[in-house]
Amino acid sequence: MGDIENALELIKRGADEIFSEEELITRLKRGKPLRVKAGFDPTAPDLHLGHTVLINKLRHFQELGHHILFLIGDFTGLIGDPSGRNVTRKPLTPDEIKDNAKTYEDQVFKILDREKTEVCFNSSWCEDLGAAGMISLAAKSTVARMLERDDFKKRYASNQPISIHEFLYPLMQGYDSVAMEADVELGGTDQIFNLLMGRELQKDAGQEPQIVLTMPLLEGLDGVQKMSKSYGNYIGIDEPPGEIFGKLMSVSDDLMWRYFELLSFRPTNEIEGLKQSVNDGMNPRDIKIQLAEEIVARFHDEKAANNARDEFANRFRHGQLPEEIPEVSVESNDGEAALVHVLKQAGLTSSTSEAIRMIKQGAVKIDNEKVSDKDLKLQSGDSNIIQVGKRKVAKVTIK
RNA sequence: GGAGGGGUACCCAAGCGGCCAACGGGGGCAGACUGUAAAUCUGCUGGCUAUGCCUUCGUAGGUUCGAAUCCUACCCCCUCCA
Repeated sequence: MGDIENALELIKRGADEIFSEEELITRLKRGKPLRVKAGFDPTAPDLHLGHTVLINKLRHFQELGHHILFLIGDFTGLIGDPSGRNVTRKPLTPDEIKDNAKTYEDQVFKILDREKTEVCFNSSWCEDLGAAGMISLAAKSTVARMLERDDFKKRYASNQPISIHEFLYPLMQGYDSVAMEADVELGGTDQIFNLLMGRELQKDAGQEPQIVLTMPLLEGLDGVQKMSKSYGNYIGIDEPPGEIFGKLMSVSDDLMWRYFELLSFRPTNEIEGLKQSVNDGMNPRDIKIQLAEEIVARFHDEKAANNARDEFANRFRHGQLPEEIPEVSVESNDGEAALVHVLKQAGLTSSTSEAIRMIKQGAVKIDNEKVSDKDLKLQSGDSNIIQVGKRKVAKVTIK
């Protein structure tokens, strides 16, 4: 009995809702490992911290000895999940899906135990379904039901197009649960409709309906929209240590606590302790550093985390240059090269027009001296540290 | 199938013959302030061999000295009717 209480506490940590907790308890009591499903569409070639909220939860189940089914939606990726979208998703090409799926598989095992995880691809049963199967699946729901969904309702109300195939997505996701005989399915709060569809279809297929557990959506770096590749507000788990560290440090103090709640493996009471110390006057920055270290260490290692921390302090707190500065050489023209062209060729700006703008705005420094002359020429043989803004630096040699 | 409305830059959205590389907002970038915080303020936000030139307002043509703006055809979206 105590075991189940402990298990439940871990399962519920950070969770948004469970449909329903009673059913979950009943099933836990049977003592059989549960089949726990979470699906990911290979829409982006790499995972970001937002995805890991769900994967962390899978890990919890894994720690409790349950059977993890990591589903890669290579078939549903062809449809594109309409959840929370106000426009139709661009469908992926089969090649993109294949590439993305591969990277997913590699990255997810930074959190999950590879030995204890079953990776599934929904194309393996969806393709067998065929047109006839699709139609009978489509018959199991109604247009009115679909239009109850907030995202569809909004699009419909604001005269935005909704394609028929978008209606198929929740059905396919539900069908996955049937095919996989899932006991539990995890998803973001925006997935509720899709997740519940699984219950409907399982009941229809004579299975015991899955328990649905939703996790909150992690806000992205902007603190407003959910973390997503398409919004460009994400931290990829494959990014270099310095990037992950820096991005986490740029998060607002409020958002930091959200990240602690959903990303940290620290026990809840420890996090409460950190909050208390900020209330007692500790600089929130120093707490944020601890979070950044934990996350970097998870996806790289302890050493990388320490390096990232030191580098960060030197570079931004003490205004030093980064330890490793990329070296670039640029061809001169008759012994000289215009700075604006050098900036572009060195990749410090994306165009010469942008280079002119940056100089005008005082963002460009050569050997730590601000440049204000946009017509400045560099001489052949010059070798200088050139900075554009705070983040872009290169050692540029003029040939 | 019929009638009407609409497609403008990363997103939203003005413009409806020259003053339009295109108002405004969002986002992004840069500067100031800082903790690379956040918030705030300021500026910028098509490209180039650069005081000029080239490309861009769904697509392709046409009218005009001149078109995002007018005309024609086509493509796409929405609404109402069937």
